[in-house]
Amino acid sequence: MENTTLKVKDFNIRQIFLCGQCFRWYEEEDGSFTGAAFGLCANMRQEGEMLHIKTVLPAENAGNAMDIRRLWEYYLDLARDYGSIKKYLSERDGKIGAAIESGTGIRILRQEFWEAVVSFIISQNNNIPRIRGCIEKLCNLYGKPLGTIGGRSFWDIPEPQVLAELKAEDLGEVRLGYRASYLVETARQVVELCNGLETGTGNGKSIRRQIEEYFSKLNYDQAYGKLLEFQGVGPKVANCIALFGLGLMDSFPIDVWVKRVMARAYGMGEGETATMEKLARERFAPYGGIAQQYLFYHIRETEGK
DNA sequence: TTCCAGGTGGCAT
DNA sequence: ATGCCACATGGA
Repeated sequence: MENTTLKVKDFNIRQIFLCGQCFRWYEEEDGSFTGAAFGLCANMRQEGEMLHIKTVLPAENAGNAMDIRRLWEYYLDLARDYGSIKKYLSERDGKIGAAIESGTGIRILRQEFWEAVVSFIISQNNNIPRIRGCIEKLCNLYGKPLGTIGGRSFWDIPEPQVLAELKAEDLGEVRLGYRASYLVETARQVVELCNGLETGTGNGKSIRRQIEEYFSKLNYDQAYGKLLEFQGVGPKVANCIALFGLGLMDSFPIDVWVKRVMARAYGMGEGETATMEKLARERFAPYGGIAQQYLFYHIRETEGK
C-alpha cells in the first residue's frame, strides 16, 4: 500500500467519477471512491483541496512512490488549468455558464486507451448502471487480479489477445447482448493491427500499450478515422474514445443527452447533429470535449438520473 | 406492456 | 451520402 496526497483545484471527486466518463470507481460510505485504472487499484478521498490516495502496490512491485504520484497526476489531468478553461468557455458562449456551474468540479480523466475502447463499445445504447455492471463482470472473468482494498477486489481490463480468442457466445455471462460480437471482433482487429506494426518497437510491450502508442501518434482526424474501422465503433463511440482514451480534448461526442441539452439551450432540433458539431467547433475549440462533459452532466442532473 | 439507455451495422434508396 | 431498423438486456 502506498499513500499519496495531491493538491487539487477545480476538482470534485464525486462529479469526476460519477459523471459517466468512467465506469470502474465505486462510492464508499465515507464519500471516498475505490476503483482501478492503469492496472492499479486505489482508494481516493477528497478533503477540500487535498486528495488522499491509497494505492495497492502490485505484487511484482515495479512502482515506486514517485511513479505512482505521477501516474495519478496524469490520470486526473492535474496539469491542466480547468479554471481558465471554464472562464474561456463562459466568455465565448452565453449558454454554457449554467452547465459549468452545475459540474464545476469535473475534470476529464486521462484513461487508458484500451479501457476506453472496451468501455465505450459496451456503452452504446445502454445505461450507465448496466455499463458498470457489464465492465465489472468482464474484468472479473477475464482480467488479471489487481488486489483488494476496502473489502473490494479488482481485476484488470482483459488483454486484447484474451478477448480476441473468444467467441461472442463465450461472453454470455457478461450479458453484453449484441455488443459481445463487437468487442471480440474489435479485440481481433487490435491484435492484428499490432501484429502488423514494425517489430522492434513492440518488443516486450503489451498489445494494449502498443495500440495506445500507435493511436497517440495520430492527430484527431487520423485517430477518428482509424477508430471508425473498429467493429461497433461509430461516430459517438469514436469521439468518446478520442476524448477519454487519447486526451483529445476537442472531440465532441454527441449522445441522446447532449442532443437534448443542446436542443434546449440553442433552440435546435434533436436531429441536427451536424449543426451541433459546428457550434461546438466554432465556440468551444479547442476544448469541445470539456464543454460537452459540462453539458452532459448538467442535463443529467436536471432531467436525468 | 412499452419505453429507454453515453448507437451501430447493414441494407435500401 | 442519407434514412430506416433490428439488435440484447434489464430497469422504470
